[in-house]
Amino acid sequence: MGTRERRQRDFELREQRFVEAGRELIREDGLLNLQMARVADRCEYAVGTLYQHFVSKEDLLLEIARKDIEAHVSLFERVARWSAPARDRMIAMTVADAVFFSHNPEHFQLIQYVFCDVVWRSAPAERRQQVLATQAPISAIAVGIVDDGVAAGDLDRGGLSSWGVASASWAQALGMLNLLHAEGLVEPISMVQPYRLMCRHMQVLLNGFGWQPLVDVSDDAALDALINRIRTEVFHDCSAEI
Amino acid sequence: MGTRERRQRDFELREQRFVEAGRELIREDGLLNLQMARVADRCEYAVGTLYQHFVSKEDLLLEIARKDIEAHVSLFERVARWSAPARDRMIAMTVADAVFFSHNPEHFQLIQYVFCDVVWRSAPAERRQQVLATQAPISAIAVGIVDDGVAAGDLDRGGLSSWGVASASWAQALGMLNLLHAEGLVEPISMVQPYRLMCRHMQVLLNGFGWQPLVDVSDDAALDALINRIRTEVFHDCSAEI
DNA sequence: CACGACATCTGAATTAGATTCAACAAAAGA
DNA sequence: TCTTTTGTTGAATCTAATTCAGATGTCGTG
Repeated sequence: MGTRERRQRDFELREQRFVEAGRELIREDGLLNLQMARVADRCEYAVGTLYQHFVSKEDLLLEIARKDIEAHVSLFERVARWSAPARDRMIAMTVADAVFFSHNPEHFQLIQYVFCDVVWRSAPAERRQQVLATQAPISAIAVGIVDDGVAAGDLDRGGLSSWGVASASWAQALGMLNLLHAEGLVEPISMVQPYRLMCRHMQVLLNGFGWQPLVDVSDDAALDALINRIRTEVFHDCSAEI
Repeated sequence: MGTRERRQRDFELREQRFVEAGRELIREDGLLNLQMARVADRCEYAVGTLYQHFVSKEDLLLEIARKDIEAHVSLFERVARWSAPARDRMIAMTVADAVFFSHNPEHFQLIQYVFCDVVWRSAPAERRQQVLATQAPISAIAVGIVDDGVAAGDLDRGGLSSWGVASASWAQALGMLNLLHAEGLVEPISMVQPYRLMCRHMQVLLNGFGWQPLVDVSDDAALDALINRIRTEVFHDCSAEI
């Protein structure tokens, strides 16, 4: 009597369908114009059914974001598995961001929106917890890379925890993404190859930590070579320019 | 016949009153619960009158944020006027953030919200322009400090524009603020003295740029001494712990 | 001072869209 | 087949932003 199981499976399938439809509608009409009724319509279900899955619009948005984050995390996991010096893997984290965000232009906007205090707090605690759990590997991976650097004798944390070091890199990337996406804050001209600039800044930061071997950040060719190597070795199947 | 002028003055006064009331209500009930009707009520005007000043809720929010930004910018202007080595002024920018955000806990939340694409785009273009104009000095000041560092022979931009260097610092600070305010992303324990950590990270970054004289970032006492000197010399009248 | 023209203010009515829930339908069990 | 349980529906409700027709005030003029 696998009835219960089948039901459960159908339910989950439908949920995925809703999430997918939500994502489509965001792509088509923008996050601003997303309406619960339209999501239900597109899936040929009544609004009430949609509300069986998500207690509110914020709940749905968080779930859409969570799925995106899963994909994002999977890129970081490639980096974690990449056998290369820790310092290079740290740069590869930045390249992962670049690959991910150029693939999903809407994602940043969504992430930015759902992590706003106002929106975040109006989502149910359980979903928030799930999002955080989905995110968790990111900081674990970053901390792991820092630990590897220390273990290899390339990095001296100088009294800081590994998290302290990792947080600086995370902040650097996150902040740059914010600047990039803030329309009008920055003249577009200054931002040719923004993701390349992110990588360069990351090299500067790692140099600042004294992470060996130090890199000549003004050597454009070396940076491009590293980025290309990462794209080939780690993200060969994710087409994306930087 | 200064009637027209008096009218104009009254109008502006009332606008300020609305902005003030909005800010009060956000402090009392949170951004989430801000209602246009309440803002009008508190000022003893009808809703329609409020809409004479602001074409939408987003318009009002942007104006509240803009006022906050003005105050924030004035802190940066103190830094710009401070006669100290450029490198110290760069750290003072971070301290300015610390002073500002510990004074105005709600401010970050508001800024974060209004700069979300979704909200930003639904505000009228003119107000957006005003916000950007109010912000503009921040990047001008940062770029100026970088230029000073270069002029003093302490910094080699290595082929990057001054903006390129300044953007890294801005991103570092902005990213850290984002991490800090993202509830649950980071265990609170790791974040004792978060603004102190921000300053330290900034020193690491500046070291990475080879900004002379290099600083021993593991020297806690030196960092505290610098922060205290900045608080005394630049922000003596802004009480705030870091 | 009275009057009309014009500006400003008012808040009830409108609107948009999220959310609910009473009624209906399908499936399971007896 | 009838009953109960479970799931689905979409019209009705609700909230809060926004509008706008009318009320009120101000000014200049005869």
